[in-house]
Amino acid sequence: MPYTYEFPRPSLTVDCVVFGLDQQSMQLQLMLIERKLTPFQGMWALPGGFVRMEESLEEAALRELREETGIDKVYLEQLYTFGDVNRDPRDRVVTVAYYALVNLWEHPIFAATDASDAAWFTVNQLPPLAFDHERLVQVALTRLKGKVRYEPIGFELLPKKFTLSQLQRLYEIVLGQELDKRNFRKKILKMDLLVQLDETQKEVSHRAARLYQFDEDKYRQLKKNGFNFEL
Amino acid sequence: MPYTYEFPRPSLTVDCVVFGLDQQSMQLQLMLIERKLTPFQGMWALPGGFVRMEESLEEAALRELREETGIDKVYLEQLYTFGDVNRDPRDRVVTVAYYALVNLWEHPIFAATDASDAAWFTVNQLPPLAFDHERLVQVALTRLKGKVRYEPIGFELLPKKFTLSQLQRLYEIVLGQELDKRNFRKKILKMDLLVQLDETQKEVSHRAARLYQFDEDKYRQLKKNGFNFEL
DNA sequence: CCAAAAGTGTTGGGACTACACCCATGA
DNA sequence: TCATGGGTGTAGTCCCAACACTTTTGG
Repeated sequence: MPYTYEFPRPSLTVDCVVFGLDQQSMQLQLMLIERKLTPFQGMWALPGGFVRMEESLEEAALRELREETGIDKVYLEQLYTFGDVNRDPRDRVVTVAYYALVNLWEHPIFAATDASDAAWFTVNQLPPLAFDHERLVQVALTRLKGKVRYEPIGFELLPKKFTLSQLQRLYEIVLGQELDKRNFRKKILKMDLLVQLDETQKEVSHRAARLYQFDEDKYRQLKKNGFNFEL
Repeated sequence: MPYTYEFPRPSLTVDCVVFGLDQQSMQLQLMLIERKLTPFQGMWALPGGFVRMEESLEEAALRELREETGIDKVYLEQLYTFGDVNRDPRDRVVTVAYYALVNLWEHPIFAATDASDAAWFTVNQLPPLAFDHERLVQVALTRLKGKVRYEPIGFELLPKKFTLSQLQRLYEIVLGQELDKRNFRKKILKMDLLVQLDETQKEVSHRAARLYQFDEDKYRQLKKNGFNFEL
């Protein structure tokens, strides 16, 4: 082994910024874990942990998510790698951050998990966080805002069948601005990526809305031919 | 030190995908280093190396660039972190990739550097690369193509004073499509981010073009007020 | 019948595309 | 005077923003 491989090595972790959308309040939620160990014992932190030698970074992120929150099949994407020298007070720790989008309708809050120390928080009412995790959350929010406009990832936060109003509210929340109902509908329907279902909403005390589904196959097809999703 | 900090640690490196624009051919160029050590001895690779305990990731990338290529003040941005288990045949090595944009007019090829094993290659005539560096280059190209449309980073590849034709050719090269001269000029000038200088091109055997400069301050100003650069 | 959200079209203005010719300069 | 790129305007089309009322349903 040449000399170069013998440099001292920083620790390597993954952290996950997990977003969900609350059905009642239609507010963005963030999954946090209460720390049991020092440093920052008792504080809230992002789910995450050390990368093992035999797993890729993405595998590590998925494993930590499963172990710490019970969350299993979600949209997961690498966000950014944070490596400032003093981000951990005790040792040099570099963390590869991922962000995940969870459908809270089909994975209800506190789904089968033994992690009783995991909880959802509204993103603009977060407790103080351990390490530089507030920064990771900020970066993730910025990325989400940017990406949601030109990739159809918003659907990951909704149930498979959703109403146009739900979709619109999602965009309003993530982008932080109101949208015109008629223009929104025209634009999104013209893309021809939503299939209208023969079902309607149930158990609402007003006119029931039509349900739609996102057509992923069609999107992949169109994308290949140079189509760009853009809201 | 708790148990968790004692996990075995992957090695951590940074690699830099350095793009430049050749003045003559107006072609995208990539900076490569010939490897002196195993593995992949004698092959070409991206400049990069191990992250030291006392430097941040970005500092490591800048240091490696300086040491291996003599390149100093450049646009540098984190690209992606590659951590597949077997990307290095001998050990687990995770690399944080950065990409850099270099102004080849003011940093001419082979500027003051002792790295005689560094060279520029045209991006679509690259030699076989060590490790998974071909993949890193692909990812960087995709990112550059995407980013150049909605952030004014293309200017990093040009001299401070440039002609509109140079700017247009740059976009044509990066985006891989021809653009209409009149429409391009209208659009870019309407943004009001270029200041027209009282100078013209020199030493050309045809009508000399006006020179322009990108107004960074104005861009920052406009961006704060919600303006979006978009070509 | 009331409350609450669903659903639906038109119009004016601005932006984008496509397109062709004259100009200035140096060789 | 020729070759080379520099520089300019218009017309048609499409997209976008702004805007208000009727419909359906359950309570």
